[in-house]
Amino acid sequence: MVEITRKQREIQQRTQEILRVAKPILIAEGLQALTMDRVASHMQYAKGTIYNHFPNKEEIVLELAIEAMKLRHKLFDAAASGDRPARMRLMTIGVACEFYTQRCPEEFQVEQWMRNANIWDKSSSERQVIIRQCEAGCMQVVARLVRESLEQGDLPALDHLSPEEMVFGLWAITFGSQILTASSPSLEALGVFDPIRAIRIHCCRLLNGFGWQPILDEHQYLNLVENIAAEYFPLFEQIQREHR
Amino acid sequence: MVEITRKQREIQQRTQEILRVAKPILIAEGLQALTMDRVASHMQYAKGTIYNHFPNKEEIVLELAIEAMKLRHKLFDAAASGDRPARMRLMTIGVACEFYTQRCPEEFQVEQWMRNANIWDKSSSERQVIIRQCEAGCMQVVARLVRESLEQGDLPALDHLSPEEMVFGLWAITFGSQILTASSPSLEALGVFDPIRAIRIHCCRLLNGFGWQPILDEHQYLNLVENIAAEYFPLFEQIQREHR
Amino acid sequence: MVEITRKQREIQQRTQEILRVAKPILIAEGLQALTMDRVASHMQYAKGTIYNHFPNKEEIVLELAIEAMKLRHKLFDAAASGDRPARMRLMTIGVACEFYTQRCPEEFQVEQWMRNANIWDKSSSERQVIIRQCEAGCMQVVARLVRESLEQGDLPALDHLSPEEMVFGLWAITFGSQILTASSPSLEALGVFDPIRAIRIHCCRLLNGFGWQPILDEHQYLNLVENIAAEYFPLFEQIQREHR
Amino acid sequence: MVEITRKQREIQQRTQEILRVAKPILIAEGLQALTMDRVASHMQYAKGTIYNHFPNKEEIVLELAIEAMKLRHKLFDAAASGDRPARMRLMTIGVACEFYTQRCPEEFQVEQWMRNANIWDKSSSERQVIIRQCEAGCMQVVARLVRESLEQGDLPALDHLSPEEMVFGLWAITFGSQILTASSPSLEALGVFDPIRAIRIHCCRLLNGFGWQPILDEHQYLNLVENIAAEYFPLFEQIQREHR
DNA sequence: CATGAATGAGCCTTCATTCAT
DNA sequence: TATGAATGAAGGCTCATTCAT
Repeated sequence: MVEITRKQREIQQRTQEILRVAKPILIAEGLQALTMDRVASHMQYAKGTIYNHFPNKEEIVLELAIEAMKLRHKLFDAAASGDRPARMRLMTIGVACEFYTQRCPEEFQVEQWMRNANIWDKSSSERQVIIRQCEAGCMQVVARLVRESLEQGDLPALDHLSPEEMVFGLWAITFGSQILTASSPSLEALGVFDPIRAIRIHCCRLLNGFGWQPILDEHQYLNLVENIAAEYFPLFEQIQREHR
Repeated sequence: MVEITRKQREIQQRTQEILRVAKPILIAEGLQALTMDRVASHMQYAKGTIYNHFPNKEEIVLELAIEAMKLRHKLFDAAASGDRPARMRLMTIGVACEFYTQRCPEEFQVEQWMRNANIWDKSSSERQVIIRQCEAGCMQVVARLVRESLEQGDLPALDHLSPEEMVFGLWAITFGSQILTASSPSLEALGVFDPIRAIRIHCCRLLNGFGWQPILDEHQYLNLVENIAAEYFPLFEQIQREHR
Repeated sequence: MVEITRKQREIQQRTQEILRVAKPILIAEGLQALTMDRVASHMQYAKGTIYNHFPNKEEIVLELAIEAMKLRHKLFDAAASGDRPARMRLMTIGVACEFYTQRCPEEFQVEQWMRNANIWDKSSSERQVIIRQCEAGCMQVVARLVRESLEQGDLPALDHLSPEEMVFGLWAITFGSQILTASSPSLEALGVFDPIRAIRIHCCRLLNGFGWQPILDEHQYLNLVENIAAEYFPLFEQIQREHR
Repeated sequence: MVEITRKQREIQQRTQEILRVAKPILIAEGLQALTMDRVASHMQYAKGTIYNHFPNKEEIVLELAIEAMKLRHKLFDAAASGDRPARMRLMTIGVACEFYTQRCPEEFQVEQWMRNANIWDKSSSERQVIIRQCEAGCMQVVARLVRESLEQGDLPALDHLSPEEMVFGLWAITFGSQILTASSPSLEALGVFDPIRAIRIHCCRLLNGFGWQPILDEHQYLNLVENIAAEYFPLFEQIQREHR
């Protein structure tokens, strides 16, 4: 029993080491550069051994994505906790998204790689299920806030929209802005000078547009976001550190 | 003179044929599957000939993207024209985005591939410049509407936001939702049943949140969008047909 | 008649232009880099036109070599002329060799390329014959000096050696040292600090060894070579300039 | 331990096999014909396997050159040994050079290829260092004889020449004559009927010119060389055989 | 289980030469 | 005669995956 447990631990450690080696390669040079040969050459084990842990390199990417999404989930949970009004907690989740993109750029990028069709095609359905669960988990953290606000009357009834569809809009604007920022080489040349502040303002206007109480004007909102960031970034940093 | 013109036309036709062959491969199987060998084997010309037209496959992708963005630009121009209130025309652009994503899925996907870092790295700067010009062109079509509304008082002054940053938010939510729809295999499992309608509603709420006149309630808005779609889709289809 | 002559002149000019373009490519980047495409792109004519002048690129190299060897021949002729003792004139030819290697490095390198088996295989026998004639011409300039010295008693009879074989030794030591200097990256590391002076000394010793009058000690010889160089380099430079 | 040793031996054997296959291709058809594809097709292994042994074909050539130069070194060592007068031993090295060129024509030719700039450019510096060491080793065998003769008074002091520069002259005349013989298709047409004997005589005259004792006249010298050849060729042949 | 050599299809690219215009 | 697009064989190299040890 003890013997087996030790072996299992060793296996897990090796798996972790593979991920640790693969991540910077993926981040810095992309999927094409992520080669089993290269991963093996950066560690004490041989290529064949890696195949004992992951049947192909796509699964490595997916596993990295799972870890990334778990971190995102933890940040969302922390942001959504507490007794503050739901809209405040929602704003905190927005701050968590900003934290994730800015301070966990590797995890953020790994999430993008995960969306690559090739990876999705070649990987096993087990890990795909886990990914979807993570995604659903994050979705539910936010959707619960929407539901809570609806029940408490902070948010007027949504006629044609499920709470998840309400979240979808927020997800889309956050996610879309981050992709555009990452992949449009010269937003500034297009006239977009501060995309982060711009998206904050849009979120404020959007929630106001839904009549989500408390209604905040732009100025109040931006200040509030700054305060939340100042308060929660240390907590997020701790979560990031604990996440290996 | 005539002689030269004929030759040039032939060359252009061949270039078009290469693009015509490359597009479905890229769409259906991705960048990795887009091989000079495969392109050549699908046409009557040899691999070397393709290299006389495009120095590498990345340039093919970029050229496809240029064509795609030109189509988008034409749709935007058509949507932004006319004497209707700016907000109506803006909604028409939203409808054009929907048309583009739904009815020109290949062009839409090509635009995504274009954002791939590898392609950007390996291609010539001439084509990159053209891409950026197209992007800026589309941006300006919408930004002009924002400016017009600000001048005419339909849209209250934006304190901390340039018109382009205003557009950026709309771009982000539209683009983000389309990416998520394309790459999240089971939005439905997450509780998002009608992402298109959801984004329509969010856009409505967002514009309302900005106080953009005429303020519309969800119901009115959805009806209006349907009407615009019914009216403009035929025009868009014609533009699409003319775009070769 | 006039018409034909004009055309012929044009053709010759084009041939010269091809050579002019090809030479620096061959020199700087080697045989592999010498491409018909590259040659064509550096001039106003198309690839096909070049094929009207040279059936393949090897012939271009051979033609360049012919020009190079003609220059060498001219230098040898100039060096071997005059009323001075044969051994002085022979030394002048040695100085001409030094001039050729140092001041006509391109021609010297072209001669090396010519010795490449591939080129020899692919080129026409007409040009090969010309090359051999040039080679024989240079050989004869020197061999005549040997014969003259033998007749005049400056050089004791060579029992087992034809005059050409006598020249062969000088050719070998000169040529060999130049090849070694060009291709041994670090003669200095091997203890060879001044290969040129070293070969001068060897030639002196060799001629002395043959009893070629006037016998010179090293010091005299080196001074004499310096004087000859000072006197003849201007003449050689003029020949070089006139050689197009 | 045994396990590892066996595997290593197998790998070495395969490396040797690659070299064995590559050598005749290089010899018979030149560098351009030496293709990884061709090497692979001549053996039981796949192209990829060859790349596991040599990162590119240039390294194969360099490795062949290393082997060739090691053989040359061994011959030189054998030729320089014994109690005979230094000048005799130097003559024996000359005979070793003749043996090498005549009886090891492949090794000799490989050494020429090694001097090709392309190969030098693309290969790893580790192998380049080894080459240089071999070169320096051969140089030193001869330079030691020069130093010994200077010390013992057989060879008068060299005023302006280091011992290595003395060797350089011999190297140049030997090497140069061999290159010319190999690359000038018709020495005979030039009047050079017996280049080997010619170079022997030049070496004799050259050493005499330096006053290297014992001074030998041509006739004696040629006889002596014949005797040395008769005596040492069997030894050289044995060394050649042992050199795999 | 770990190893890592072997595989071999496949990729991108080059280029000497041809030939229709 | 000039042109230059087309050709297509060939080259160098990569890498995911297998499998005997």
